[in-house]
Amino acid sequence: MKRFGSYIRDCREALNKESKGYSVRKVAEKIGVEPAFLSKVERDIVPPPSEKKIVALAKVLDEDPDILLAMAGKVSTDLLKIIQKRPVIFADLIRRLKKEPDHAVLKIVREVTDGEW
Amino acid sequence: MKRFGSYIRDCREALNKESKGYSVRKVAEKIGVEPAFLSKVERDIVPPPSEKKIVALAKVLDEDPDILLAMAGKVSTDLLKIIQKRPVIFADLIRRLKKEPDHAVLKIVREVTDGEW
DNA sequence: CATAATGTGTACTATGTAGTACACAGTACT
DNA sequence: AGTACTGTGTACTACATAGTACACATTATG
Repeated sequence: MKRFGSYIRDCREALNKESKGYSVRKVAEKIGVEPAFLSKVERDIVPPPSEKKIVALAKVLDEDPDILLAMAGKVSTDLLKIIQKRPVIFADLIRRLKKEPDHAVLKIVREVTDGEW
Repeated sequence: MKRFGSYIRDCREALNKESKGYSVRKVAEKIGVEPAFLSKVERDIVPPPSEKKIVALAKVLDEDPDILLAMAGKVSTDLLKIIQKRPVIFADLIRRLKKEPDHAVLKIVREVTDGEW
C-alpha cells in the first residue's frame, strides 16, 4: 500500500498543476505547519502529522479525511468515541464484519439509512 | 462515568476478598509491571497503562478487555486495523449507528451472524 | 540581472507515554 | 518480637510525538 506522504504529495502536485497556489509553502500555511515540516511529511521522512493537521490537509486537498487518516495509521477520534460509548456491541459488530465483503457491509449501511427496523 | 483506576481497584479488591492472591504486588507481577506503578494506576494518579497491560489485566481480573480499554480512552488495535482497511465504509456505518439504540445494533449483529445475505 | 518563490537540510524543543527502581511505613502472621 | 507482606511516595528514565526555526541552494519571474 502507498505511504501517506507520497500520496499527499501526488495530490498536492496534481492540484498545483491545474490551478497554482498549491506549493509546499502555501499548503503548509493553510494547514498551519512549517513548510520544512510538510516537506518532510511528504517524503515520509517523518511520520504523518496529528489528526487535526491531517483533517485540515484533507480539506485543502479535497480528499476524504477518513482515508487520509487510515493511511496515517489512525482512526478519527469521533469514531473512537462512538465505539467507546458502547464498546462491547461495536467491537462485536466490527469483528464480525471483518470477513464480510464490501457489498454485505454496504447492505447494512443502506438498511440503517432506510430505517428498516 | 467511573475512572479506569478506581474501577480496576474495585475488581481486584473484590477478587482478593474471595480468594486471596490479588494484592497489588501479585497482580502487578502477573501483568508485568512494578507494584508502585499499578498502585498509581489504580488511584488514577497516572494515566491508564498500555493496551498490552490492560489486556493482560482484563485476563487476570476476568473482565472484558474492550470495556477496560474503553474506560482507558482506547480502542483495541485489532478493531482499528479492521476500520483502516476499509475506512470509508466502516466510518460511514459507525457514524450512522451512533444514534441507533442498542437493540437496533444488536439486530444487525444477529443478521450478520446468521448470514442472512 | 535582481528578487521572489520553491523545496529541503540541520538543529533544536516541548510534551506525552510508559513505565522502573528504591525506600519506607503500616499491618498481619507465628 | 521478628519476619513478611502490604500499599505507596519520590525520583528518575527512555522513547515517541509533534512539531519549530533558520539557513541554504535552486528555479522561476518581472
